[in-house]
Parts: sequence; C-alpha cells; structure tokens
Amino acid sequence: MATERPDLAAMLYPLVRELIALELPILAAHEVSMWGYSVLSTLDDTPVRTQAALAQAIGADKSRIIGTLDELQQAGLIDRTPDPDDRRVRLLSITAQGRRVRRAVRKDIQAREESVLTALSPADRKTFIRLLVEIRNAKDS
Amino acid sequence: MATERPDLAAMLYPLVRELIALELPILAAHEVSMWGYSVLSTLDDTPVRTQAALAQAIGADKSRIIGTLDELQQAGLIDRTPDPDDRRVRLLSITAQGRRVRRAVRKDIQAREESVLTALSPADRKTFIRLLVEIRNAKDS
DNA sequence: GCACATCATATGCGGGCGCCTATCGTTTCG
DNA sequence: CGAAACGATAGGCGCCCGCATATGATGTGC
Repeated sequence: MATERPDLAAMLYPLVRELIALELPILAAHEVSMWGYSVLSTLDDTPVRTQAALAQAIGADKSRIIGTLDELQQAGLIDRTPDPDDRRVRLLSITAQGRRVRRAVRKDIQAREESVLTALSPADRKTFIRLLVEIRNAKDS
Repeated sequence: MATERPDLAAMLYPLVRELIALELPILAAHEVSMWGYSVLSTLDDTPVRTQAALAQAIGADKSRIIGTLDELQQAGLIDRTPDPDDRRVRLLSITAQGRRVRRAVRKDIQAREESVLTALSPADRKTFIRLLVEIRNAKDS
C-alpha cells in the first residue's frame, strides 16, 4: 500500500500560486500580460501557424486570445501577416523586439523563481527541474 | 550559466490543469466541491481553530468560505460548534463521516493521478513525489 | 458550382473569484 | 466603563474565464 501523502494537486497548486504571485510584478514591469508572455514564449520556441493552434497550445480560449494578440501586435512584439497560401489564416511570428522582451522577462523570472524551491538542496533542485522538463517534453509528443 | 529551460510555472501549470480535470469528476461523484474537499483535507490533517485561519490555510477568501462550510455542515461532514472560551469563534472539526468521505475521495484521486506522471520511470516518479512532499512540509514551518 | 468545413473575429451570458465594506456579537485593553 | 479590535456572516462590485454563438471571408470536396 502506498504511504499516506497529500494529493499531487494539493501540493502543486500552492506552488503554482506562489510562482504566479512572483511573476506578476515582473510581467507588469515589462508591460506584458500573463497571456501575452505565454504567447511570446510559445511563438519563440515553436512556430505556430494558426491562432486556434496557438490558443490550444497555451490552454486559452480562442475567443479570448484575440485581445492579447492585438496588444502584442500594437506593441510590436509579434507580426500577424496574411498567409498567401490560405488567406483565411494570419501567420503569427514573434518579432526581434518580442524575442528581446521574452528573454528579458524570462531572465527576471528565472532569477527569482527558484526561491520557491529553497527547501530542496541544490542537487534535489536540479533533479526536480529535470523531472519537470522530462514530463513536459513527453507531453509534446 | 543555466541551461535554457521553460519557466517553472510554464511547466507546473499544465500539470495542475490536468490534475484538476482529473479530479472534477471524482469530486462530483462524491458530491463534494473542490473547496469542500480542500476544507475536509485540511481539517483532517491539522486542527484549525478559526474559520479565518482555515481560509488562509487553503488560500481561499474568508467571505467565500462560508457557503462551503454551510454545505459541509449540512451534509454532516463537519461540525461547527461555538467555542465556550471565546464565543465569537466557531470551532471547526471534521466528523467521522467527513473523514470517511475525505479518505474515499483521496483514494480515488490518488489511484488516478499518477497517470500524469507516466513520462517518468517508477523510480523517478517516487523521487518527484518525495521532493514535492519535502517542499510542502517545509512550507508548514 | 455549391454545400460544407475552416479560420479569424466579435459578442453576450453565466459563474466564480478576489476584494472591499457593513453589521452584529463578543472580547480586550486603556 | 468606553473604545478599539476581532470573528463570523452577508452582500456588492468588477474582473476574468470558459462556453456558445454569429458572421464574414475563404478554401475544399463532391
């Protein structure tokens, strides 16, 4: 029988809350919303063709993503150009400036986020992150 | 320099989403809300004196917790008795039936939740959970 | 060619949550 | 005693989200 332990969600949820609270001021300082940052990260890492695909990738509703894209485009962080092959589609791409912003935000976030893992030894911290990356990479397939 | 990796939140958040989606039908089957289950778990593990303290413990707003407590009390899962020493306070405690429900729900949840960790080997899965427990226990202090 | 699917976009609805305020009973402290 | 603090409760406000739906432009298959 498994030893008694809290549910995974009961342990992960407070962690996520803490991380979000940590990120909000950083995002605000860079004048990007959480969704905006999420979009920039996705576009920077993996090219996405349609907006619907992007919405699904970041777990957002396709009707709610439009405002975010408008803001990002207005700020010059992404481009939305009509696809010559399928003129219904707007091809999404991150601009050089968008990339810069994304990297700057990520740098700030990652500089602080390990503070939620202070309970772990440096070695355990590395292990924890490695396992998380493994889980995430497996989902992509 | 640290190797490039996604933010912790970007990896943890989808995991939490997946877990919540997994839990919802289970909670519904046992006729408990997510907040209700959270309350039962907290009361079962660590005695909490005031409702405000409980709200803080589960990260809920104190004005939103009352309805949840009403439901739990009505269902006979918790007791709310006035504290003889301080008649402003309602002492909260889980009932025997509440304990049964909590355990049943937890059993069902834990039976399914490791499915989100299928990317990990059994050994890595154990390690991951162990590290999570360590993080959580450190927060209690 | 025409019906149907697809994509981006816009809008409205309902629910839940955080936050803030008010009230009432009670306790504590000066 | 009187003022301030505290706990439980209640209600309202504004925000954001998921969901459903509409529409207009376009593409695809029969």
